[in-house]
Amino acid sequence: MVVKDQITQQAIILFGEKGFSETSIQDIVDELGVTKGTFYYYFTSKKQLLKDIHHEYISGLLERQSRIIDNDARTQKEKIIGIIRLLITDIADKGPSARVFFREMHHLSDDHAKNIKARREDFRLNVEKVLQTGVRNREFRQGLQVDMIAFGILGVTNWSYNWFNSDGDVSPEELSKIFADMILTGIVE
Amino acid sequence: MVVKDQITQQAIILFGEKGFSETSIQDIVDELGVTKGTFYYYFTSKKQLLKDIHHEYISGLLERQSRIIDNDARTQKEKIIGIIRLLITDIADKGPSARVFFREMHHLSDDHAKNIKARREDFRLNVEKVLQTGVRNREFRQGLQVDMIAFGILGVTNWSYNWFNSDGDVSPEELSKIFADMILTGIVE
Amino acid sequence: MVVKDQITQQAIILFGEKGFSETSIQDIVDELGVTKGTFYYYFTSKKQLLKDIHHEYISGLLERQSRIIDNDARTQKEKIIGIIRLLITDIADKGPSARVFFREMHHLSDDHAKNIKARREDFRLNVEKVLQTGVRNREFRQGLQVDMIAFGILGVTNWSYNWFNSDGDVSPEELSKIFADMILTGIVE
Amino acid sequence: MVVKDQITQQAIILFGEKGFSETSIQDIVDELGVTKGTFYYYFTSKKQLLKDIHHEYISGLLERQSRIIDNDARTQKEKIIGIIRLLITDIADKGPSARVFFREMHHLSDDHAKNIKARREDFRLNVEKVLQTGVRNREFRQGLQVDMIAFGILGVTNWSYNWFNSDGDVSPEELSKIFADMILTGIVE
DNA sequence: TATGAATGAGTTTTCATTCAT
DNA sequence: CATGAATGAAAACTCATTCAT
Repeated sequence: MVVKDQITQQAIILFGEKGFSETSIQDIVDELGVTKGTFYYYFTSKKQLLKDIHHEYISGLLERQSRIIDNDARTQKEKIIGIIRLLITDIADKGPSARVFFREMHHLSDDHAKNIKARREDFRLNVEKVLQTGVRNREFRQGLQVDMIAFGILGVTNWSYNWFNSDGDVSPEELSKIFADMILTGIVE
Repeated sequence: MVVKDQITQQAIILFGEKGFSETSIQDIVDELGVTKGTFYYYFTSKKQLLKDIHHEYISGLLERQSRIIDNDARTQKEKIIGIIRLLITDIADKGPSARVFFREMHHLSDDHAKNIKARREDFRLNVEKVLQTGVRNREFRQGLQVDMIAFGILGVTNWSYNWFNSDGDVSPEELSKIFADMILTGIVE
Repeated sequence: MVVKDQITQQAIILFGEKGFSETSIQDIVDELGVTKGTFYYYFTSKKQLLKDIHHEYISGLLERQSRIIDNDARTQKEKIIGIIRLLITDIADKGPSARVFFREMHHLSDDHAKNIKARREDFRLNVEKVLQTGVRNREFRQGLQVDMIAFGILGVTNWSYNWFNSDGDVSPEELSKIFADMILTGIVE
Repeated sequence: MVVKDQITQQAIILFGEKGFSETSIQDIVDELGVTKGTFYYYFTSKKQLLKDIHHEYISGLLERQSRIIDNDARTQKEKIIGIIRLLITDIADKGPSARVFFREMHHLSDDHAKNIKARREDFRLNVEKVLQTGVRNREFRQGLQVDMIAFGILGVTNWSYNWFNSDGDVSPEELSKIFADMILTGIVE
């Protein structure tokens, strides 16, 4: 069963580097010194492997998101900060996984996509709910269009898979703080 | 010469719908009732077509960005608002082009990518400069990490290619305003 | 277009010799000195080629059958003799085609099979109608179960693809006569 | 040892339904809840399994044929009737086996085919001998070309694996009678 | 007896690209 | 300008078979 995991890990790396379509099964197994047959012993298709990767990723995110949200000791503001940090550190830690997750979604077959899409929406709707609660209890500005703001927040964080390099000048923690500040209090004096 | 444009337009639509790798030259020419030979009369390769599309798109953005930035009558705040509106309306108006531009960049060959990447960075650095100027003249908060904020702003706008549907409840103009408000003044009361 | 025909002819030979599943596209094109790409330029799939072969074969049979049946100068007995000769000579002349037609039918995809099956039934029902008419006008025995007899006659003829060798002692004409005699007048003294 | 039989039975069913090439070892063992390893414990190869099936089938036929033929109380006419009934009821009773036997013979490897073919010929030659004896003792028409007639009789019966459904209007017994009548006395008034 | 992991040789199919006309 | 024919390299996937345990 360890081989299956190795294949998955290698696939994540290669999908992240070259993209899903540009990575062949041969590329993946060559790196591990096994054969294509072995791949198909563990996976029914290349798309199924992609689904597995997405599934794994979104599951992890949802679980950690719920740990943040379900903590009643936190204000809604703190929850938003937590979610921003969750996404940024995830992208920093598991760069390739994140790249696959955010960029290669459209290669999922319709069948597989349904489930994954639904859970990605869950994640977003959870953000929306936190915002909604925050508006109600006057943590956030009245009249906030929470659905669009949720998209905006996720844009800030998710986009970073495109460029963020955790070995650079700015640490994930610092970036999370910068983004949280921007979102919460804006940039004007 | 009109045929070349038709091919480009059709390619944008199909690349946008199905992705670059999933779209074959055959798919493109079938839709136009011409043959693959015709494609290769006008383009040297599939990748070159992609480059052309990217080139066209980023050129348009850069040109319009410079019209916003070079207008000395505007404050830096107004320039940021203008750039946000520029990106959002572009994504709304030319959905497929935008999808290709933001999603299929990594299919550019190294050679082609260099030029496009440089100009994408130019776009970002221009945003950074506006922010920098705004910090200096006290429109924006002191100590703002302008490079990261530029990435953040572009995240908010660019991510919308993933989800924004201009036929929905929110118009591009409204969305631009919502995002500009969030970025400039935040969401807390 | 000549190449397409060559491919079809070669396929018939090889399907006849080795069977459909045992014959690879590679086998077919190797024999002709072209490449697999060429095959897929002319055919959309291996199954489609099989369908084409079946289509061609049954069309030829049906056409010649109708020429026999529509000739009002003939008695029903003569028509039955004609159909027997039609099948036997066909199997003798186009051995491999016949083998493919009679043996490899179950490899047709459901979609393709429908049409072919319907036309094979047409052929059989035409035999049935001749028998029916012959019973009515007292050429054939009263009370004959014409549907079963039609199956019986076709069994006699079709089965010969399994063993008949037109280079042997018995010519197709002779065999047709032997079988017609057996079917029409039996074997008892 | 029961497992080996289960595998054989399941294989017959699947070979009958989908054909030999289209049925994988995996298909067979999946249905029984065992693994491919188990298959190779009992059989040395897929082809050997096919040979076993053919062997079993032809052995049964030959044995029952000899019981019919060796019974000196019967006329040759009665023997022919008996052989027709033998084949038809066999096809009716063991549909899938019969389908495999009559349709998938050409998948036997040369080595295996020799033995099976020889015994199939024995069956046919036995029919020929009955006919020959019948001609000699004037049960059958003088000058009958017994080799061809034997092929014809077997065509009538064997072909029925293609279409005969024992759940239909006509019972195996009835069909046997219809075919025997046709062969013995023909169809003309 | 039976399994589970792995293989390797093969299969069908796709498709960007070339080029003579 | 445009086509139709052909290619070749690579892709995903299949599956009978082996073998250590």
